Amino acid sequence: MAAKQHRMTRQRRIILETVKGLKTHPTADEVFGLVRKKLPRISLGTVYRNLELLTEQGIIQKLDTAGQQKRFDGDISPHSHVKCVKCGKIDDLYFELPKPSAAWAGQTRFKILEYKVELLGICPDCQKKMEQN
Amino acid sequence: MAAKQHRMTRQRRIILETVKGLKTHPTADEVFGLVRKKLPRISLGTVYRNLELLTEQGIIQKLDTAGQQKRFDGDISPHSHVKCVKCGKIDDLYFELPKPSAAWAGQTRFKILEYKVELLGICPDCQKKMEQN
DNA sequence: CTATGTGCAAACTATTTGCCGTCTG
DNA sequence: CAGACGGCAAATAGTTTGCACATAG
Repeated sequence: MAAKQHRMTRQRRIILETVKGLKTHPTADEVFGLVRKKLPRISLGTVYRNLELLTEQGIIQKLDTAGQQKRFDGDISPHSHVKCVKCGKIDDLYFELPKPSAAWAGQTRFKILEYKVELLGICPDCQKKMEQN
Repeated sequence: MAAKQHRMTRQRRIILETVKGLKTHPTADEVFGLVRKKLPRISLGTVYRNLELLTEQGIIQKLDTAGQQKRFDGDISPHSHVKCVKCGKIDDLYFELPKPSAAWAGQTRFKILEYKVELLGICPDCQKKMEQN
């Protein structure tokens, strides 16, 4: 039952600093690209392993907003996200969540753990692209 | 600009009937398995192509609730979903969405198209499995 | 010291696509 | 009978993993 001992390796520290230092919501590949500037020999596998580990530890979060690539967020304070339906980019929204209603839970035999508001939209860049047509 | 002409092939019809006939939210692979009972020679590629096409036409919907496999839903009436965090299974919830607040949109330059409530939970089967430990 | 972590490459999973023969409208 | 479609297999994209060596504590 003893929690596994984790070491703060150079790779792990830099991955963490990188994700925490971003205002964006990078994919594993984007993190890889940035971290490689400081550690040219790091491997993509290491990035994946560490993003996963840091997520398990609750130090960063993995966004569950589908798409083909997963995105990560260094900001673990409670907030919601809007996702661009065109390019998948994500923006933050901070607001009080509407109260969950007991009526919701009554409809399902699932045990509800948490809920959040998911928004879909179009980011400024993609809006521009659309106007140009 | 002319919309492409789509044909109702046997494959497309059976895929559609299958998805519409289910109360579940099948993955492409599950649809493939079911359809193959009626059309043993159908290919997985065809299933993917048709699920995509039917989704574009708005006849079925593709669920955006992350995970590794995408799920489809023959029910296109407005409703929300709970996803099991253990096995990815999905259940339906029908309720009035809380009104979007103007304050939300003011925080982002994204143009908001739609929003929905996403719930996470544990399905009855997984609850059982957990009790057995 | 020693178990955890890394780099590398291969494996895997889900999905997409090119090609060419088939079939719908 | 033309163009949309399907079967097949190969290609792709994203992520995971086995292994042997490196290194944090």
